[in-house]
Amino acid sequence: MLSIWGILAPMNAPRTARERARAELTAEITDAARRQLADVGPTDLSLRAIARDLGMASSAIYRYFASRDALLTALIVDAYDSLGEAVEAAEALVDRGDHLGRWMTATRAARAWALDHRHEYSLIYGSPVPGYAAPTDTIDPAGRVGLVVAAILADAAEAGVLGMVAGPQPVDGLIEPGVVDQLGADPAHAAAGVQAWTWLFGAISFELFGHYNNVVVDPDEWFDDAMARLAHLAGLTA
Amino acid sequence: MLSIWGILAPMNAPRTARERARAELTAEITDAARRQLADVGPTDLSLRAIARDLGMASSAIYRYFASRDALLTALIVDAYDSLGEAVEAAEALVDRGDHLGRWMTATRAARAWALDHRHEYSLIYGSPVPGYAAPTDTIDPAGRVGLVVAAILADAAEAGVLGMVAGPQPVDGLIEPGVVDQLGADPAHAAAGVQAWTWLFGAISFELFGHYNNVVVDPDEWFDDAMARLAHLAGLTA
DNA sequence: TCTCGAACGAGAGCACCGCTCTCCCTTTCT
DNA sequence: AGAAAGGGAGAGCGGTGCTCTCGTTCGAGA
Repeated sequence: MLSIWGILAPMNAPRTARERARAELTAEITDAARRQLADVGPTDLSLRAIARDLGMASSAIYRYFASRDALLTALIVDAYDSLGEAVEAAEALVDRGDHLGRWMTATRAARAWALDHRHEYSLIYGSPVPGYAAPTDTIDPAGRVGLVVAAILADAAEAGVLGMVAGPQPVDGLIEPGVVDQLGADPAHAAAGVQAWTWLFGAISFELFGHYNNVVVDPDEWFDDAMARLAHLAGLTA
Repeated sequence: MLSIWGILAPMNAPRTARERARAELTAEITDAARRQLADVGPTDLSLRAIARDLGMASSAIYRYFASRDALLTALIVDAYDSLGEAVEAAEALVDRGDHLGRWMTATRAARAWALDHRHEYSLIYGSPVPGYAAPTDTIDPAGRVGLVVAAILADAAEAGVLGMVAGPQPVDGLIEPGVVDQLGADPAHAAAGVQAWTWLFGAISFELFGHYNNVVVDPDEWFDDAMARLAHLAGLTA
């Protein structure tokens, strides 16, 4: 039943001119915001400047976003998606059996994305924006990088190449059961995975926010070295 | 030569009434700022509100701080010192020979301080404030927690109870030589120490900024467990 | 096809912000 | 005592997020 009607007006897509214009303008606003975010940082992001950039009245923006925070939230979701996509795309190119290689590639991709999108990164992994009360919209996209890590660990476990967690074994019940399921591994490896995930973004944040100044010599080398050791911690050796 | 003159006007202290008043007012301003910071977050910290709180004209603040960023920088230094002091004080109470205990106590103190001073924490470990270009004043106080970690590792090394770094050995030259010296250990343990330090604040940030929501069951337990495993990574087992 | 309501853009305006400048008084130094 | 520096208050500038009102335009139902 793929009628011409269906093609001209596909389901779940804007049908009227007004709806199409609305969708386009919404995208244009977020685009302009992202563009502005490239050189000013979340705090200085100005609704009026975005409006000027688009040649419209600042009040008109409020037809599309209830507030500056709402716009920021949209950008946060986009940023999570952009980061997730970058990591997924890079990791997908690696031989499925090379679990350590997949881990290194995924983490390098995350760091590279962060360095290329500093302000977007600090939007999602810096301090939360003032009034922002972690809307549920962000929960899903936030998990994408975690899911990649999960898949790598799960595949390694299935292949039987997941070694013991290094050091004292994590006690059970630390990680939410649902997350453990997603990780497809035992609780100990789930904990190690979350620990690795924490360190990944901790290290990126430290580098981006300047805490490694006068401490780390070569950030590239440091990151790779630490990531390899971290993989070992999680039992990922091949 | 401790003359009455010297007692009335000790060296390096405000001598005139004007200088004393200046020092007091400067402190009052930072106090008011810190008070405001307790419930609004760095971005919303308002110079005018501070002035209102102190019953003075907003323009008068500029006699004491060149700009809002300058005030923020002062708060950053204070926050680093406050955190450093809290960690040092807690760690000092532990038996010097109990290196693992010192590590656990120090890291727990850091987390406790962060939970008690959320906005001050995000001021120093969240995304850098907009125009802020990490003034050199902040370098020294920022290292205090690192120095505590350093001392623990160095003492353990001296006592001969510092085990091997877990997993693949870090390559040399990752960490600035000066920092390695401070850590009083070999480059491998220095790298592991920096890695542990990174994870410490990465985990605190993740908890504070909400990234552990729906992932970690009990943050207290999680923190302790991970910290113990991390100590093992750095070779700290006793 | 016409009509009426919803969507929309523009503009003025409010309260707030950081910051500057000027004016005037007080304190300190010479 | 006089000059110079320090410090407070107030007005004001350009900016912000956000609201409200007022026309216009679009689109769906009669």
